[in-house]
Amino acid sequence: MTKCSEIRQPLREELFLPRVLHALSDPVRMEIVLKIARAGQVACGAFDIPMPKSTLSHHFKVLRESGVVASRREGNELINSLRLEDLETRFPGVVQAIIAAGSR
Amino acid sequence: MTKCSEIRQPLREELFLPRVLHALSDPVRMEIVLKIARAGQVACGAFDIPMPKSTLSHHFKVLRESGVVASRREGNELINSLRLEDLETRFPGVVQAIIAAGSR
DNA sequence: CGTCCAATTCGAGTTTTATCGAACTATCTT
DNA sequence: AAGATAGTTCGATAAAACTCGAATTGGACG
Repeated sequence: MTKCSEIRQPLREELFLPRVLHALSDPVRMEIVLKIARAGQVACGAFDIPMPKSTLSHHFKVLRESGVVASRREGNELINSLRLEDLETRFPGVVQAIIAAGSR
Repeated sequence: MTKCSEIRQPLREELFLPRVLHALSDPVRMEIVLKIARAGQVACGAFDIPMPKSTLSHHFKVLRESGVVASRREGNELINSLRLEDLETRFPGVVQAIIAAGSR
């Protein structure tokens, strides 16, 4: 039965700037975020980062719990996207500027 | 005579975005940065943060080493300022947006 | 059902970070 | 030179974070 996953992600009002910045302060996670930003939607498995899946999963967890990334199940993979609307509403310009700077 | 201090601070080209974000990901340091942003120049002693001086000093060190803050000696106190020019040059909009969001 | 596939969870090991008090350095003042 | 003030450095401790392999969950499909 498709029980909708309990991927806990903070509500928009719960977003906390230091937590978001911490999530983005790791180079691996920054790379993940940049790839999602470029592609729009990326499954967890689509990152060719030389690293065990458990470690990658940890980084996705941090990104999710900080509210940077939203993940939804589709078949048997997780599709990740950036929560740009929520982030821009709460912290206008911050994530956009970071992505732009990181992409240079 | 004011001997030029040996406070090591990274050159503009050495600024590293994840390091900057990490520096800003601590609530205490964020508070420090916001106060400097408001006042322009603030001595280390001017922060009424209920915390030992050694701990505060640690946070200033992190801010300095990440390149967020510049400190110069003036008499027997250290005056702190934000390295906005360098930061904006390397990471346009990032720190500005963070300060604006943090000030809300 | 059994198997494959995607991703998470668990447990452990290592590293980094935050915090604090005590001792120290540098500068100014008298 | 002595004392006061502003910050830093040191050493220790505790909490948090990153990494990894092994075991596990959830869904798709024959």
